[in-house]
Amino acid sequence: MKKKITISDVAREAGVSISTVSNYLNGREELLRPDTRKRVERAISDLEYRPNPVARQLKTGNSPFIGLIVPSVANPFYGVFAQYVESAAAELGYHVLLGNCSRDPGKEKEFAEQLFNYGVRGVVFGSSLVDVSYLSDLIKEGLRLVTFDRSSAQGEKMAFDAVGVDNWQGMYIATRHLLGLGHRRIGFVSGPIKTISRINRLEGYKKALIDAGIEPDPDIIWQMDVSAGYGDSDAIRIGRKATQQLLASPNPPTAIVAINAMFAMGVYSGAREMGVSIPDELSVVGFDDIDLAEIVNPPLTTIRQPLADMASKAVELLVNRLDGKHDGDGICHTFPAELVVRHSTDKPKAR
Amino acid sequence: MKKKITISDVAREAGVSISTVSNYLNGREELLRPDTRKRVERAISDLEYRPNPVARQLKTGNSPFIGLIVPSVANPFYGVFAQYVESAAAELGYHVLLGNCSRDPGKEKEFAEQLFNYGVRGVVFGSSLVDVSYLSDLIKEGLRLVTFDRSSAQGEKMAFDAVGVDNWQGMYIATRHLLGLGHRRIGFVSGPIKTISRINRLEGYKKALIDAGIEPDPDIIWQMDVSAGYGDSDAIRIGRKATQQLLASPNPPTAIVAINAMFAMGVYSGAREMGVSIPDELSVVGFDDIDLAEIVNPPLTTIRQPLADMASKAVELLVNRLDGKHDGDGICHTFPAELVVRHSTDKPKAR
DNA sequence: ATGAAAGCGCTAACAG
DNA sequence: CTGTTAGCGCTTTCAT
Repeated sequence: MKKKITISDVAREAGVSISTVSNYLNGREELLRPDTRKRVERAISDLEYRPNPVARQLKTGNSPFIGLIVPSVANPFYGVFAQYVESAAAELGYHVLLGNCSRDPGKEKEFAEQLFNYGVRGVVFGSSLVDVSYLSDLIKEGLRLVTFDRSSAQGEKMAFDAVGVDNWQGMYIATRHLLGLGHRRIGFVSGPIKTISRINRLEGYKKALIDAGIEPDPDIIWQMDVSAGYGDSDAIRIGRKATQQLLASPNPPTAIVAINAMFAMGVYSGAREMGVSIPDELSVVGFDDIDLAEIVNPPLTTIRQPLADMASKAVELLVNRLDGKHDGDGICHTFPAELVVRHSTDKPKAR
Repeated sequence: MKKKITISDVAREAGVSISTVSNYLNGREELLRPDTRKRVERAISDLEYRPNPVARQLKTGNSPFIGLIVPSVANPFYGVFAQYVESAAAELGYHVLLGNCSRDPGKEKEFAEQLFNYGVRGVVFGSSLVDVSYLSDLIKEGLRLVTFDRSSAQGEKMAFDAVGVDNWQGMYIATRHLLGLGHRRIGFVSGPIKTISRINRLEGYKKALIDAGIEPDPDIIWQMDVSAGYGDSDAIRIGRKATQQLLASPNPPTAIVAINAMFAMGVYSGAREMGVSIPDELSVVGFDDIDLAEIVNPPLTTIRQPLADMASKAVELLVNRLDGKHDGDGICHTFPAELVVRHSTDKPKAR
């Protein structure tokens, strides 16, 4: 276990002073005479010197890390997102510190605090509760953040940037797709609608219905009652139950739009147990085009978000803030959603 | 943006010296007279003081982080694993730094180096290439590591611990299950068999066959040729292609065991395209009981690994090393695999 | 029981 | 161009 070598070892080896080495290290190479530089370079590589980032951070206050808060990487949607964020950050010289916070504001705050404490100045906030005011203290102290999948609320004055897909439009075209196929009775299946993105999705669905002259029927808009918790692992179970109830009702829907792909899987499961076949007897469309959507039987018609682009934009906005390149009001980037038609949707069967 | 408050602010506020506060902070409270302690406590909470972990680390060399290297959290298997590691680590007071390294030794080494550089002394190695010698330099310098899903190779002397499931036994019972159902011609579908875990799985499969008096037939042991790359995202595609070829062969298998759940999904997909139904015309069993296995149609019969237990054991072993509680040869913990029978396996259809 | 002082490894004025 | 120096915030002997 060889001793850690430091900047002064390098200086000694190269026969220069510490600050000369430091200058070299910090891109002020022009300051060095060519031969001095050569010597420094040789010393560094001979000694296999690696600057200690901890010492550097203590001195400068700059951290090479940004934080990323997601509900759970066990959910592949966020796993994929995390990966995109990671590579976007890497390109800009940052590492990402990942925190799974289960959409729990307490955990999120605690994690953000720890990060801040550790010198991290920026975090990508991949959850989407309506209210992020519980973070305002940290923002005041200098934490920069950008939210993902949380478009701004009405007239809200934001001190942070946001990226997101156009949830409203996504659900609108999803519903229109079903309408276009001839469906008139279209159910909606969701967990608790507590996030702005979900609110917008519901609105898009309703508007499409209304535009088609159909009055949204609360009886077939199924949203889990709040008490049941937030877990994504529950999504399938809830979706299944919702579907069974919907299908067993007096006037069942011929199609269902699900708040996301996991719920869509729940719908599949519920339909299967009720013996109704997709898409012959029930059409379903999901949201979030995760790999799973393509694999299942039948492959799921769904709304796709340009995740990779969204991730790089999020990181870009954040880093701009960190670099002081942008300091004004929050800017909000909305990406278009896209309908991917596969085999879970078809014309309603004549009865 | 209020100024960061430091230990000396607290000392001043409490009217004591810096070292007294430090003593308090580091659990040497017995050294403080009760009233002094009270004053320090008050000062800390009044000022909302939080020690700066960077400074602390610079001084002590101890990092509150451990690393976790996985192929990709976009793969839900590793996403779930990462989550378990995270909570196990949290319980022991560590945070985890996650790196997606795509099973690329170069990336893995680079990431490990960066971590080490940053003062991280331990990493959980959730990939499983046969050869980890490219990390031996770091180990020599003091990096501790524990591997996941990489049982030791023959007689290998390890300087690190390992946890893993009994891959051999898992595939053995999976194959026996099929055999017990009456299958005699059982195919094997896998990507490149470059990892110890995969080698063991293949061996378990072969042994079960041999024990049943069947000679393994290379014609139906399908493993992707090496040149095609490592991506997990390719698993489905490869599995699909393999299945199509297998099914189109002169003497097709009546059952397939897949190297993991993703490949099993590929098998599903291939079978569907060939119009052969599961389990009526083809039985399939997978490995890794990810959520997906339960969702798909039909639900997948598969081998389950006790992931949560494995994750905590991995962290425990690592932390013991870090704390110097264990310093001998590598110890290798193998967990039993369990067969979960669902609906993708059935008796072979009489022809 | 408490305090003074010496760094951990590095950066950034400032002087020369 | 290069070197001296004063910290960043904290821990840890070593005195007192």
